[in-house]
Amino acid sequence: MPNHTHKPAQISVPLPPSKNSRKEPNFMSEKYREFSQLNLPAMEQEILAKWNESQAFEKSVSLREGATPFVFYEGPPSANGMPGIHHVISRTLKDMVCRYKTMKGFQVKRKGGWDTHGLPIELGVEKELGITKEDIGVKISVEDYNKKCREAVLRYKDKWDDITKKMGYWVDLNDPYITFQNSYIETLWWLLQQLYKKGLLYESVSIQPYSPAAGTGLSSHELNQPGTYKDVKDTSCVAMFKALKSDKTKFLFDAAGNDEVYYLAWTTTPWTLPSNLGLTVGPNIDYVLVSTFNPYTHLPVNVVLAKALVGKYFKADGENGDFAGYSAETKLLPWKVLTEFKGKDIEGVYYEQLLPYEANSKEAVLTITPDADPFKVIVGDFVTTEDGTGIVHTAPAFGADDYRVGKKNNIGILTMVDREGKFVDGMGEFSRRFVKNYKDDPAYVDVNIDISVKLKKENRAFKVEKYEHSYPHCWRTDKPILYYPLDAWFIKTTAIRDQMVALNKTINWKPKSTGEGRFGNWLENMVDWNLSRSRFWGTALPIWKTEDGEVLKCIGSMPELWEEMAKADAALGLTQVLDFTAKGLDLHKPYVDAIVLVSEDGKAMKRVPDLIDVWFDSGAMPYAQWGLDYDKLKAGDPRPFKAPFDTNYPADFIAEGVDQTRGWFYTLHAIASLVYGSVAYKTVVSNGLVLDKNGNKMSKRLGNVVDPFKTIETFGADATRWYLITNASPWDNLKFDLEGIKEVQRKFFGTFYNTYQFFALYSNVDGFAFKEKYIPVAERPEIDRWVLSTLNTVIKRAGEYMDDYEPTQAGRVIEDFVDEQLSNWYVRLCRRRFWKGEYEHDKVCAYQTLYECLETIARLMAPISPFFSDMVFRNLNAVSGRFTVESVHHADYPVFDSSVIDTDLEERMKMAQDASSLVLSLRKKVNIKVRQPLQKILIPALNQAMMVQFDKIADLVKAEVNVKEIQYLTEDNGFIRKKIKPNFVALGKRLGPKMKAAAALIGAFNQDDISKLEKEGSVSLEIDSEPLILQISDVEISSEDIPGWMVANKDSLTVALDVTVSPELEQEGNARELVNRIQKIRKDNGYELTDRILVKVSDSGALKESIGQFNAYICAEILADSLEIVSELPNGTEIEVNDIPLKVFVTKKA
RNA sequence: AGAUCCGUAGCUCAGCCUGGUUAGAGCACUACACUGAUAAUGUAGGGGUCAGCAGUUCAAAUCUGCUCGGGUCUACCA
Repeated sequence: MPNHTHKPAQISVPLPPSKNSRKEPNFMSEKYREFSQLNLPAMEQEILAKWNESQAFEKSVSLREGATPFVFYEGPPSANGMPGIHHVISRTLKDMVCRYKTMKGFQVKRKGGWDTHGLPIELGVEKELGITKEDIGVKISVEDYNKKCREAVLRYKDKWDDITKKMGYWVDLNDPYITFQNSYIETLWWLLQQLYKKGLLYESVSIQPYSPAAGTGLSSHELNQPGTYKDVKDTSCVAMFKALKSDKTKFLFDAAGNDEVYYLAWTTTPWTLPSNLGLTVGPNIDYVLVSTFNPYTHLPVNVVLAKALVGKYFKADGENGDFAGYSAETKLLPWKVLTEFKGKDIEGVYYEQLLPYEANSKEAVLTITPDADPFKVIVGDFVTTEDGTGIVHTAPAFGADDYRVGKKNNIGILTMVDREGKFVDGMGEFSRRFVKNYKDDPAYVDVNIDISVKLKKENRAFKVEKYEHSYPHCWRTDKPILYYPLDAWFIKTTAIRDQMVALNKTINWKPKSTGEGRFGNWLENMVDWNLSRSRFWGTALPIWKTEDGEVLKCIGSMPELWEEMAKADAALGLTQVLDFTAKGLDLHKPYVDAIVLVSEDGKAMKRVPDLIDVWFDSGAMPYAQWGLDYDKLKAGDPRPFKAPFDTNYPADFIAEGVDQTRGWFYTLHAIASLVYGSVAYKTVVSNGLVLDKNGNKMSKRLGNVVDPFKTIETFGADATRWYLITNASPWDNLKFDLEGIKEVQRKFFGTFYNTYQFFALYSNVDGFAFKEKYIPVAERPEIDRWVLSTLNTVIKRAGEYMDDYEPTQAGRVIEDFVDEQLSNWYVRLCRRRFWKGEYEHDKVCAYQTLYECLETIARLMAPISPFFSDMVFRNLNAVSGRFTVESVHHADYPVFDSSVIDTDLEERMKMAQDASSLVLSLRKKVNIKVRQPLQKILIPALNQAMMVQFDKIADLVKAEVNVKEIQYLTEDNGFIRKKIKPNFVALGKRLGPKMKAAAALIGAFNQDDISKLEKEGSVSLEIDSEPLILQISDVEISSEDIPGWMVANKDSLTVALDVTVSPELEQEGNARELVNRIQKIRKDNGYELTDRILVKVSDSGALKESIGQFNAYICAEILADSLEIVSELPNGTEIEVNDIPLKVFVTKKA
């Protein structure tokens, strides 16, 4: 966050330890709360109630009043559908970042919002009413229809509010922005007016997907409904366009011996051929003129096509074949290349129209586009040599590329097909025939075949075949769509493409590749934004036009509209309703359509009927969520939005799914760039999809959707959130598996819970409330210093990861600490410290250390799992009162203390862990249980430093693995045998190709060579008669196995274990075993931890000595006041100690 | 078709940026152990041609290219 070089508000530093004068907050309690079991969902309910009571969310914002804002924008969901699990992941991300930044001292306001316009809502209403688009305004009035839509948009708002609450998403839903509100729409109008004034809003014909069967244009959204693209077989045709001779084409005719020359062009839609007006070639593509025969008419022909595609039409064997002997029966077509040239060489040359009729004559073209210059060869960059012939048949009306290149080259436009999908009159035998079977006519004859046959007969087809490709179909009628020219309003985004690209480079994308790749490429290839939608429920385009289309007005606010209406009333003698809002009307259809304005010269103006793309709604939320400020507007403020806007723009952070890359991320970026030349957001996290556990997309159809309510009710929001965050990076697709949540619940929350329970249990016994002075870390035992060092390393790393928007890494660091370090090492090793001995220095150290770990972990994990962390924090703080704030979410994020981090200590503890694990594995191999003490282990000490390090943790290891002593093997005592291995990283860089020889040489070192190297620090060798000075750092030295010992090793650490059990050791083992049995009896009898007992044991020869010798030890362990051996014990419990049967009798001391 | 992400143990993922010689965790499975955190824990074991092919290199899970498979977005373009 380079932009935040400020001082965060410090409001929640721990209080100075114990002062009697301190006033205790009302949440204080005597004892740490203990639980009977871990029930996350129930616990969350409880915390939710607390949050609710104390307005915890509101407080988390108000407590940071005056701090630097961290600006977050909520992408508005549509409450028209049920929330799904994929919403939970992006909202977890959003919530986590906002909570984290709050804990970091920023003030993070989160205004919620609802997306309320658009096709999905309309389609839902249509379905509900059982009508289609055509019925609107006929069977139901537009007014009633829109009323229905308005009711439908917030249909599932309750469900959304519910999931928001239950998942712990803190967002302000009391005052959300709603896109259908007048003030919201008004702001959009103002923005559109800005664009209009800049000349960036224009009307034009565009080629759009159109469904003749349904008689309507289709939005890209509709085109992306599942199943719209189908593989179909269409008749494709390579047509022959006859070249006309001119100065520029003379070389072709010369090469062809003045015979006819044809340009070959391929199409999968022969019905577009009558609308052909040009042929597009690639300027730098190589073309050839080939002499051959027409395979249908067998007439000799000369054809032009891309050189790269010759092989597609001609067999290599036929090159320079037998022209003279060619007949209709000849299978192999002879051919030869006459000449070769570039596409640009024939730019602008004319050809003969392929299928001339009355309706598509040149005169007809000139009537539509008076100065058009059709039937010529033009160049275009989009031409490839992957399909077809490298020459593109260009019918501007039926393809977006065609339209663009056609317009640029002024070849006119012909639309020989009407909106029902049939040929217009004046098309000879094809007039009024449907270009595809739109009417389910069983007698339908494919007009594409007829056109192809006609071309074949006329020597104008070179190849006709079925071609399989995927083609879009209307999702409603299942009929193929066609691309058709329709009027539409556009935003000229292409005018500021460079700026948008440059601004994008300043945005921090997570992951980076989405910003550079998917989004970056999209910007590079951007086309103008088609705003028009011919629907009913949406933001109306605020443009009024005179009947003749000469004068236009773009309205930018409600006051402006009232003013213009008043003018019109005066000029035209109307009585329009001026104040909509007072009369309960709104800025939707049909009301806005009824408004008449007036031009300067007194002509009536009506609104153009278009609505705008809903994506404009959401992209404009940075401005429209606040609405227009009329005072600022009057004063001509370039940013006339209500107050919080100034400190809330642009956003520091937004997050949504990758599917929004070309959606919300784009429209936010486009509008900010267009209107203010600014970014709308500084950091954007695009999370991946949530798939089912098999990697399939979740869909209602497949029935594999995960119900977020059920998930949270069953496993808890925290476990779900933790799983979502730590399982995979947010931008990777997530294979959602409930088993994964269970694992998180057990492994992470279960472990943390156990650790807390352990702490609470003993603290409550000892009355630890952190009232003692904070013991300086340096004065605590090694293991305490170690766990605090590790904790601070974790704080450091977790914070860095969070700052870098890498929550997965942060979560894993925390998880690993809780499980591996805190629970399975610190607590395990320190258990005795909590229940043995008096309440003095060492015990207080242990309590303070464990307390600090728990409290810190709670704060570290709070952004990810807000409930459990708050529960732990509150329970700890209730007794200690270290924080004045009541919730973890009002506390500060932990800050690491580098003075506590001791890397040497962490390293040697790692060594202790490894050594213990090795010894335990050795014990396992020879089947000697840990309770049986063993005499010693041997550690080969490779050098003095290692010995010093190990010595400091020797006691820990001894206790952990139950051995009496550790002995080091050094060169001095002659036991150690070392082995040597080259350090490939260091040596490889220096030696390169000689590495292999060096490895062989080093491998051949004997003990003397190794000790010489160690003693002198380097030795000189010779490789390929070149000298090499081998440094000690160029090799890795470890110890070899020790003959006659049980040995295990890991990396450079080797451990040997003395497995002889002497009689003394065996007795001690027996004593320990007895302790274990009696402890079990204590527990079975249900004694309290602190109960004292009396023990009698039946006389057993085998154990007598052991009991005698270790009597004091045993009594201390089992809290017994006496341990007696008696000869008769009729009521005793029968037990076995290492296969020795005996009876014991345990009673509680009164 | 283009862009992009992904492919490592039965499953979920590290490691890849910055190449280095036994490829790691966790879950699951099996066996054993531990036992005043106990519906917890430890140890061990099996299980991998690191999707495939080719290249660069002394050395490739790691870098490059291609192929295959999966996801998403964009497009459907003759």
